[in-house]
Amino acid sequence: MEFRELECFLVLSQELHFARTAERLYLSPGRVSQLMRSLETRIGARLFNRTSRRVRLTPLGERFLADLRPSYDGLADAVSRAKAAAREVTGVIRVGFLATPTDAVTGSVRAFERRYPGCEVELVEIPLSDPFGKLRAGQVDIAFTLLPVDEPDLVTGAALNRVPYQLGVSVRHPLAGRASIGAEELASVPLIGLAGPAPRWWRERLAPSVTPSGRPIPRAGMVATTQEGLTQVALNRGGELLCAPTAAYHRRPDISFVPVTGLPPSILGLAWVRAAETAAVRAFDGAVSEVGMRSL
Amino acid sequence: MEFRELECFLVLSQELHFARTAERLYLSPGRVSQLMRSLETRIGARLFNRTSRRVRLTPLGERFLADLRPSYDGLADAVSRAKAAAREVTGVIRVGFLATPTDAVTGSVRAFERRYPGCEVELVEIPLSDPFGKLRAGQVDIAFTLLPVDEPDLVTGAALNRVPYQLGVSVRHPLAGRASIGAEELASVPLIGLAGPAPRWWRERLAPSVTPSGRPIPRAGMVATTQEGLTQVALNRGGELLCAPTAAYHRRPDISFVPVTGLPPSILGLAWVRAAETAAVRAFDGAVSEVGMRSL
DNA sequence: ATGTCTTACGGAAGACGTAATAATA
DNA sequence: TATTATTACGTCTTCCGTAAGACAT
Repeated sequence: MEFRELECFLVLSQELHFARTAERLYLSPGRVSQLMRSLETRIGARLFNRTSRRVRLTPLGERFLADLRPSYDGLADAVSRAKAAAREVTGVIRVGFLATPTDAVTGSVRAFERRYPGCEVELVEIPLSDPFGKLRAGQVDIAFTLLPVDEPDLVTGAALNRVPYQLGVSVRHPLAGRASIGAEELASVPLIGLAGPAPRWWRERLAPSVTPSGRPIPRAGMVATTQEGLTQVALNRGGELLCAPTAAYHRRPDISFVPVTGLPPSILGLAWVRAAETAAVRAFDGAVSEVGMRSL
Repeated sequence: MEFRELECFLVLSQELHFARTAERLYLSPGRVSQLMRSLETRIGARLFNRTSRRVRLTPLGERFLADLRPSYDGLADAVSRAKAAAREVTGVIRVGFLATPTDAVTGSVRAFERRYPGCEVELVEIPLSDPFGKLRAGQVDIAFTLLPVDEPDLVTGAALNRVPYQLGVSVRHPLAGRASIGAEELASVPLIGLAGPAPRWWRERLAPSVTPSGRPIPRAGMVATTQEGLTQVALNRGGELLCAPTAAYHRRPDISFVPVTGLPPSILGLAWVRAAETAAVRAFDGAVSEVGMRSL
């Protein structure tokens, strides 16, 4: 059963003219002739009575046409419907957020839900220590993360904000009262390290081991989550770098957050697995992108 | 819409295993992977969630499958039905006979009708002067003729008999009383010629212009049909060669038929247009062939 | 470590166009 | 004679297998 032949048969049975059929199918008349010959051989009988002047369906051709047409249309429709469904944004989209549901996150989700009422958002927390695991495991469809991300199997999308870092320290720490500190001063504060399967560059970005100019920063233990880290901070075991909105979210009396100058800003954005990109993922990125445009 | 991809999708959605799918389709697993990737790109979304250990349909894949299956089966069935119909022997077959409906012809038709009661035979006379015109014009589906026939667009089938020629002459002709005559003696009898669109070799076979050894045979006028020829014979304008059964059929008091020795026998057989071969034509040839086998 | 899906690459089948040919009205 | 279907032949796409790679269990 050769599809091209069937397609050609259906067109020729409408046109009853090889040249016009060829035109409609973007073929040469000779090719149409070949295809019909081939189909007739396959079927085992003539489907058209043709001279160089007239083309007519044989009785068998008539029956075959009537038999074939509905199924052919059904097939084409099934493919069209699947394409449409693939473009459709419905069902549930599972969105990962990085440790802390800041306003940027909740605002993005609200914007998406307003724009696509047919699609429900399921928010899933992603630990700092493993920012891409749930993406790759298919447990979330798209995730908020810190840009840039350079993993070959991931794509990054909209960037939502560019915000400064703050250093969380115990209120009893000498820096607790400062209005701000420079990045180079981090060399004097042991930072809480990040454990887990996150790639090296990710761990280095959240808890750098050197200042921008290269001075080593001491390390104070390893934690897997923001809450664990803050607990260590409250116990005055070290400092922890958080972006400003996250710091604001976690404000508490026993911790003081001091703005840090001289560090590249923290960029919140979206990432997803390239091979698992769906219409909903594209739509979420698109909706978030629009919000980001306005807020930047 | 690529057919191979759809076919592969349907099999893979049953097997949920690339290697087994490849086996069923006589393909390599790699090719199956390519095809599915291509289909998913075409649709715009994943149809299977797969790792190297597990293959499962996505929700979209499930819907696509349910949507596609009936139309695909319908298509396959339509082709099957057409193939079956092409093999079927029903309706009307138009059979041409050459000038004279001898017993070989009527016997063949009866044999075919007995064997294929669903197919009606319509007998059409074909003039000696144009043995292939009605075949080529599509006015008959198959025709009795004299073998061998060497026309590029025609096929020959069963040979029914091999019979000697007889020379029809007026009862007043000197040869009228003879028990038989040799082929060389034709040089002394003007033969009635054959007019019309028949090829040269055909006219030469029915009214040769030379004896087997090469002696010229005089010509006595031109006619288009057997009856016209016999009229000329009765008027003693010349002789006419007929095969024995035809001579017997046309026995009349004013004409004497004298067996001719030394000529290759007349062979009655079937011919049809190669491009217009149908199941009925094949069946007719087959049925006649069986009769011929018994009678030879 | 093994079974399974995916990717890269090269060879071969066949899809297609061009142009000459045959046939009809 | 003009129009149209068919055939022959060369080119080029793409189909497909092989084999190596990546990944999950």
